[in-house]
Amino acid sequence: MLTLDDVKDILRGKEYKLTPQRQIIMQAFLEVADMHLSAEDVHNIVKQQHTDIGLATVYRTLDLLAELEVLNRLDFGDGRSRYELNKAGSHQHHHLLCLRCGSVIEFEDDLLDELEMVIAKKSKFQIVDHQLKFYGYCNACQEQGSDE
Amino acid sequence: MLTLDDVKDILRGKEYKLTPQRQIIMQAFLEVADMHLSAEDVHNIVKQQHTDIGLATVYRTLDLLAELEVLNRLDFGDGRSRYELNKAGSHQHHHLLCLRCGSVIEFEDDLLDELEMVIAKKSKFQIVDHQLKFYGYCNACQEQGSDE
DNA sequence: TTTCATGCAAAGGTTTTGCATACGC
DNA sequence: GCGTATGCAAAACCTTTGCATGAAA
Repeated sequence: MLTLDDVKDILRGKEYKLTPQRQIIMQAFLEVADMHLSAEDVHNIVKQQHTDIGLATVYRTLDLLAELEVLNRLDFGDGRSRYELNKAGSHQHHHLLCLRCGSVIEFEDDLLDELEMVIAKKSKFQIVDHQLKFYGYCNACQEQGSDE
Repeated sequence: MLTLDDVKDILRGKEYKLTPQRQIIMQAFLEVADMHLSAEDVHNIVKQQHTDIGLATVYRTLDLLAELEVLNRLDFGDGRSRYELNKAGSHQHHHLLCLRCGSVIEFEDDLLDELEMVIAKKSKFQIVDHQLKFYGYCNACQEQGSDE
């Protein structure tokens, strides 16, 4: 599991400066590990500790951390980027998006490895990453019926 | 394969009007069937036949045609929506996005059906759609080596 | 003639950028 | 002290919306 010290080492190793803003932003992700935070979400969280942090700094930091593969950039199709911790060593996971309540459920899975190999062979495409989203109805929303 | 007449019937059947703008936009997709067009792409194409067509009309028509499932709305992560013909009856396909040259390759596949069933069973999520993108390097870019 | 669609321009929302200042190293 | 990072505001970008006009049915 990734710690704040790991991130500090990563930043130092690449000659990036370890600013309080970067630390606080990183902490936000470590404390709400399972969330999918937008830039605005992050800004709202970190403003509590560092009142005058700029939204632009949040955007720049999220870009940087995604570049360093500390965070994953996600796109749930709601017009803004979202970010999650890139838990090194964990299994790959996909996202189930409920079309009714908007909840996002994570689903652990390795079955895509097989599909990647099939594609690589058939299409000669060298795959380095993928993103898979399922749209449907979560358990709770199915039970509520289709009205309302 | 979908024709312009099919689309006309679909529009009439739902009490939508068959305007020249809607026809011309639809024609653009029928003539460049394998492309993934953004709203601006479509606007540039249709302006040639109908010089004063507004960009807002293009957006509204693309929304409508996606709603009617005549088009699929795609998101390649480049900050704009893209659209393709929804070829009824064809196999589902996914997109391979080259990280170097930006080309988009389509890949036909049924293997995801199995994965959907596994997920439905494990998570009790009722899946109605999915989107799968692979990022990597296309054959041509692999051959060019990793420099430049 | 009634209703819906269009074009234009303005507004909306997210993200990026320019620049002077501040700060990590 | 040097060079990068920050905050602020403005700009950029895609998309949506309001409204008067125009056209389909």
